[in-house]
Amino acid sequence: MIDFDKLDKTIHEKGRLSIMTMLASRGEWRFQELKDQLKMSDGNLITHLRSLQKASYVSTKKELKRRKVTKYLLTRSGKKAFKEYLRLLEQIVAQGSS
Amino acid sequence: MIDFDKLDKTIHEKGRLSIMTMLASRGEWRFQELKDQLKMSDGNLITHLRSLQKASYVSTKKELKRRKVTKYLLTRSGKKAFKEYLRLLEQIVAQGSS
DNA sequence: TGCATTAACTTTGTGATACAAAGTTAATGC
DNA sequence: GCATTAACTTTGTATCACAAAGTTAATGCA
Repeated sequence: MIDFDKLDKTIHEKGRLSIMTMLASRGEWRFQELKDQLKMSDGNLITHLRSLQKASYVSTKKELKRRKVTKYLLTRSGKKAFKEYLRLLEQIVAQGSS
Repeated sequence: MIDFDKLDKTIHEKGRLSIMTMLASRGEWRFQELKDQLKMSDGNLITHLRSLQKASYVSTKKELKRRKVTKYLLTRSGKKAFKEYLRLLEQIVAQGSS
């Protein structure tokens, strides 16, 4: 039996899962890009980003070009946690379709 | 980009996902079996089962053998919804590990 | 210089829901 | 008849998603 308790709750929420998947598929994303792609409100997006940061899964790079810009990216442990999360998804897929 | 909005919320919750996975892997499970395997409280388990039933994903068979026994199983649309859910998980896994 | 605009927030409120604990019902077996 | 068990229901709490509106600080233009 799969140990569902190991499904990382921080990642498992739909909104954060979508953020993590985006960050995993490409290095850096700006706040606006994430917002546009995911069609989340500012408040919702920043809250999810904050909880991912709190878990040390996501870090930021601030740039001051023309406009203030914040880029978000996965940390090393964020990548690791996501990888482990995917590993469990694979198990679920494998078991579910048996 | 994966459409995360299509991730069925009824299934996506950890507790219910574990129930659905069990039911998908074997036809019928008794309340007690589910409870033992998943280590949920009565109240928690029945609540999740109720919301799965409300979504028409799960149905029951009542038996009156020695003791009152209720068996839970996936409905046709439950199987379909779960399959679709797994399909999306696969996409996430594929995209996430790229 | 000041006003509009934009990015990236923060604050606040609401509603949903996970979850546990304790109580209920109805059947069985001694 | 009394303890036990399965399968619930009820109730309360605490968490959390989410949206809406307000805030701050920087830029660009008139």
